Amino acid sequence: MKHWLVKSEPEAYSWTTFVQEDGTAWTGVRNYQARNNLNLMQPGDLVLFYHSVSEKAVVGIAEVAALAAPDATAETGSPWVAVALRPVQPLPLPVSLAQIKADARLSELALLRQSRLSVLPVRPEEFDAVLALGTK
DNA sequence: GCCAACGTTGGC
DNA sequence: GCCAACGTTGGC
Repeated sequence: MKHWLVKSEPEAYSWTTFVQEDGTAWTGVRNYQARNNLNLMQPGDLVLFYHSVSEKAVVGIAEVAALAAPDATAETGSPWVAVALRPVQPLPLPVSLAQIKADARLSELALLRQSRLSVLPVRPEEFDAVLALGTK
């Protein structure tokens, strides 16, 4: 199983909305590297849900519910894809970017290296470290 | 509000 | 094909 992190500005689409809707198609990704990551996702992969900009914290865990398929919000024939995500559980404690930066286990987290990429891979041990911080 | 990073666009 | 200009993202 692979692990991932997706970002969303909470003002645009929040974890709360995601839970209320019981999941969503993760549409709107318009970056090739992010798209390549979407294409690598398998149903059951676990995904950290990160609130960028105003909150800057991992707030919950989602899972991939369906393989990448053409993004319905993009033009027909475009290369853009979306996966279906559904909520698994909120983190009891949001894990802030500051905490992530302060943790030696997370020093190589892709989020820190490529802060602008919206769909990022996460190593299993990194996923576990974030989970530990969020449930302590 | 500013700025660094970085992707895209368009002129040459 | 190169690169300057420009737009967007996201942290500070």
